[in-house]
Amino acid sequence: MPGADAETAYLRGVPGSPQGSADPSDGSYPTILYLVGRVDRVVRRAIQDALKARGLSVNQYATLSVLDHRSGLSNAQLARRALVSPQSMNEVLLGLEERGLVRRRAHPDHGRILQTQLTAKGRKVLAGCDEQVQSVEAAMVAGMSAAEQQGFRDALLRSVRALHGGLEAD
Amino acid sequence: MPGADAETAYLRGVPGSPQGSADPSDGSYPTILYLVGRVDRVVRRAIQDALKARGLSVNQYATLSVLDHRSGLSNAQLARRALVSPQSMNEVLLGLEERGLVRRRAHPDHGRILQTQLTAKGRKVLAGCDEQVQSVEAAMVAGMSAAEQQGFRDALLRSVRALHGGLEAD
DNA sequence: CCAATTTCAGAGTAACTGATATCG
DNA sequence: CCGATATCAGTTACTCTGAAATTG
Repeated sequence: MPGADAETAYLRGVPGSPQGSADPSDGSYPTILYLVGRVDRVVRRAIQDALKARGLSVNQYATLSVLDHRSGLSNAQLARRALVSPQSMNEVLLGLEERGLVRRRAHPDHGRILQTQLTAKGRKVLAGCDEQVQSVEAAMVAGMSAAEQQGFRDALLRSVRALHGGLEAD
Repeated sequence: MPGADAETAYLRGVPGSPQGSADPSDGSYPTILYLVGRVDRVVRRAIQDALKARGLSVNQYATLSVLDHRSGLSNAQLARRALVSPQSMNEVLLGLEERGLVRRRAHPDHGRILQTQLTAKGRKVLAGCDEQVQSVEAAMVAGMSAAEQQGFRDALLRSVRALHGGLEAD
């Protein structure tokens, strides 16, 4: 297979100024943008497989995880945090509510708003998922020192802030 | 806005109460896995907006970009690279072919395989998109030193390799 | 016969926009 | 009336599984 060597070659950042089209960047092809997308795909797949046994989607798990740290958020708030439409988030919450993992109650001072909280069952399921997911993260950063991991985290955090106002908007 | 404070008051949700559930991890909530997903969402949104005027989806752009560096890949090869099914990639290629951005021709030594190449028009469109997309990357890493950017890139690359056992041999 | 590739057909998921109703 | 929220309805986009045909 003649393709194998060439494939890994440019992934390391072959200098070669390929194809007539103006080489945009500095010559190292896999741009950070490209790598972010690729890592996300691999991560999502890994999490999806780890969560398959418990019947939770990646979005459902992520929502449970957010609620565990910020209980009482409304559907609209959760949607903004996840950068999805309120309708999409509402679907996720309906699925979680059906399974008894979250509970939604009217805000005491604002009848229209529904505050979402984890149920005991939700916390229990989440704890089990966290174990699985953290093993994925552990595998991903296994070869990195503590300092490298912190640098990685910082870079990701700064990337979000640079492109999007901030992480804790709402 | 009179009463702005009152309005935003409930938006902050339940005040303190760091949730009864003991934080399972070390306390730094946004895990790297979580941040990767968040950065990807922000990036995809930014790229999507940047490409909207040219009528290309993120997947279509990514595929064009790969083909620019590795001309002549087959549909199956592209699918493995992008971690999607051959059917999904075929749809992307059909869209690109309809718009005259790529051309598919039978492999000289293997009649069944269709090799995909960028057309002149495809290269032109891609070049325009690259400009837009690179401005997104530039904005994202604006506050990082060259060394930090390289460290970021390395961390992403190592993450893919750790979880996926290397980048697609094909 | 077997393995890889391509592609047609159908299904499912997830996201969106639009519209409606409620509440402050 | 306006702004924010929630939600019903319809639609689009994406990805998958299954199956069939072709080629080496």
